[in-house]
Amino acid sequence: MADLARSPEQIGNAIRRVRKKRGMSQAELGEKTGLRQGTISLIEKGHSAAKLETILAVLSALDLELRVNERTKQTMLADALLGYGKK
Amino acid sequence: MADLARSPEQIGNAIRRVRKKRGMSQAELGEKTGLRQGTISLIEKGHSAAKLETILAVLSALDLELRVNERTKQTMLADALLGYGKK
DNA sequence: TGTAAATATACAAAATAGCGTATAAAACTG
DNA sequence: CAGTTTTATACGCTATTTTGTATATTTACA
Repeated sequence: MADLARSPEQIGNAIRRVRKKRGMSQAELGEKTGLRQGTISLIEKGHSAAKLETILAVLSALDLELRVNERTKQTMLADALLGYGKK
Repeated sequence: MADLARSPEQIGNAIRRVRKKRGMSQAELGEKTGLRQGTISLIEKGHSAAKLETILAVLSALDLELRVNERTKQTMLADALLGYGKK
């Protein structure tokens, strides 16, 4: 939870993880959002140029949401401890 | 901080708020991100369903980041108390 | 209030996302 | 390991975003 989303890849990973947790296929998620299965596939793979709107629709269908955070020392420390930013 | 970003408008508002806090003009932010002043304007107004890439570039230039959260009862209660979701 | 800075907007051109349809490739599963 | 489900990918097409350039409009402030 509370995945860092600093790149399309990270967002895609978060989406895929939660979709599976919900036991949903890409086709089902597409149905729910009005997107094609192929589009969901692209997004999960980190399609960099996806439209914001599209991403938000997918997140919403999975009961997810975005938050805008400042990168403070605290959050950066927390990320390090949680292993974010690792290659 | 930690603004909810459920729509392009909300993201735009967060961006504008922080840009001003940083004492930056739209032109300066555009310079930093390789986007036009006019594009920054559109993003902040939430009019454009901008590309994810573009949003991430702007956020990064402002030392902001996104997090993907599940909408739990807790977060929904917190939002209500903080006045999110009001018309 | 007058002027400079900042922001909103316009228009044609260029780039590209998502669609529809379809299929190939991969992952499950009995 | 054959059959099925799921996921990745392709192509032409249309819609829409971003660009470049330019100019209104608004805001700030001396």
